[in-house]
Amino acid sequence: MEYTVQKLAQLAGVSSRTLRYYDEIGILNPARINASGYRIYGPAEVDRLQQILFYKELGFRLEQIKQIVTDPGFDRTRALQEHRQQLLAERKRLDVLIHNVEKTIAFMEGKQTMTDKDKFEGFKEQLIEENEKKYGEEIRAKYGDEVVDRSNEKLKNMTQEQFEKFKHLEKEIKTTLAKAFKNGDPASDIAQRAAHLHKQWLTHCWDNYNKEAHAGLAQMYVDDPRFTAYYDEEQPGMAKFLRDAIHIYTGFKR
Amino acid sequence: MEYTVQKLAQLAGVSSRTLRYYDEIGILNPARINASGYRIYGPAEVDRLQQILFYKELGFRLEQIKQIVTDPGFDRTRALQEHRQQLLAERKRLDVLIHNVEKTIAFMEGKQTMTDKDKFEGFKEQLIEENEKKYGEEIRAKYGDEVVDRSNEKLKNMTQEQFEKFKHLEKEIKTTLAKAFKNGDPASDIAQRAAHLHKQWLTHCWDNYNKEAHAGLAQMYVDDPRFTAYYDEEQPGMAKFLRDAIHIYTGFKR
DNA sequence: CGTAAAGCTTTACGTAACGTAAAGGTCAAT
DNA sequence: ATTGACCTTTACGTTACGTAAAGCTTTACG
Repeated sequence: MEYTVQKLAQLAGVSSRTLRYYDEIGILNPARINASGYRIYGPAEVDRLQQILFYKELGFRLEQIKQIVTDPGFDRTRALQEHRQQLLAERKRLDVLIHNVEKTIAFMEGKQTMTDKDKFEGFKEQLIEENEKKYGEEIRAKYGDEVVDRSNEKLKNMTQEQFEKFKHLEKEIKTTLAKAFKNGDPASDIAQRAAHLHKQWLTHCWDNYNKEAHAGLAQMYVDDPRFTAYYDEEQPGMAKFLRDAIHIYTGFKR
Repeated sequence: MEYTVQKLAQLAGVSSRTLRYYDEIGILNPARINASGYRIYGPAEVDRLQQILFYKELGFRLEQIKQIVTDPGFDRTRALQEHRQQLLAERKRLDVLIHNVEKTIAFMEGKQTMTDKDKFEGFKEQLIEENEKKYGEEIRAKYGDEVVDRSNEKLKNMTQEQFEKFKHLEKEIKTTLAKAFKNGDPASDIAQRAAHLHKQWLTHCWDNYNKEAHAGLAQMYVDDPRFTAYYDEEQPGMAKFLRDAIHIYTGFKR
């Protein structure tokens, strides 16, 4: 059986360019060249191509394969052993690369969480600063420096998780309060739940919670316009409503 | 601090060609070009080169590195992750290659031992054939077909190890016999040891050894010129000497 | 039988990241 | 002024083909 380039290429699953290249580098010459200059391959060439492709699949370079398939006295087993060593060395190199890449990734992620932490610390400090600016004077006058400093200290020592819960509580209080405000009853279940949430929120700031102080704080929300503004932001009257709810919740009235 | 190509190259441990190439592909352009057309690098370029080399050591291609170092908004962590995936894929490919190479080696070594086995079988058959040609007629006449066929059968069934021991014994008999022949006494210890070795050798051919047959065989070594030739090869008179030794060893005389 | 499509040829550029020349200008020192 | 070290640009070689161009041959079809 005889084949032209294309036929042999299809038979072996390679491109015709590949066969011409193999002819060029002398690893697989056609059996003969016909009158029109076409390359004609015979069964011996098919066999040799099979061998070439076999060694190529094992990752050999063509120059090596050339020696293997042209010199019948070539020590194939030794070539395979050496090739194996090369592959092992290459894999070792890859392992080192992978290890280093992973170390770098870990390092960068470390940096990332570090900056995240920094950001988080920044948030807390910013919050404290804002609080001081907005309510500091009034609050310090009312509760004394120690209480306020302790509260700020507690905030600073919060973990990210605690801090997030804290901020989440703030939101929950506002939404719950808004819902409760609609039916207008500070003694309703939902208003009382808002008061309860507010208590939980407070424990994030206060070392020791007591109902009296809670009720006092609620009163201040109404007395001090800055606090009133915070709760009345969405709906006017909310600060008063919260105070009433908390007074019912605590059983104290001042 | 400013550097020319060579200086920066030495500083960073790369070749000046590399720096020119990096300039060419736009990954690291010099800070300025002086009046003579020399590339002049500044500290910023040193930093960038460090970065380039860092990513190069992780196995990145220059095109990738170019993006990483030129675009400050580039997601390095993602690039590293993707790079890691590529490296892992490459290692997997290598693992397959290594596995296939090892399978091929095992297969070839299997073939090798197979051909070794074939060779070995060939040796045995050759030996039997030679024996038949040299001594067949005489022996079959004397001992009968059955005995000879059984002997050949026994030889064919030998393992390689047994066969090698068998051939080794042949040599040992000859050398021991040669030594014994020097002092000329077939009753001497060493001559008797030769006779004993000969008995062992015989048991490789005979199903059941007996002293009478052994003595008879010894006599034949002298009677038949072909056997005589084998033992007299080194020293004339050796066949007779062996016969005498065996006759003493067995206590039989025919 | 003419023509178009398919197949063949050679030549040659592109790939990745430089190494290695060659030919020629510049700088510092002798 | 010369020499040697250093600089420049240009360009080829490396691997195993892919891709394209320009041109010839074979095959198929109307």
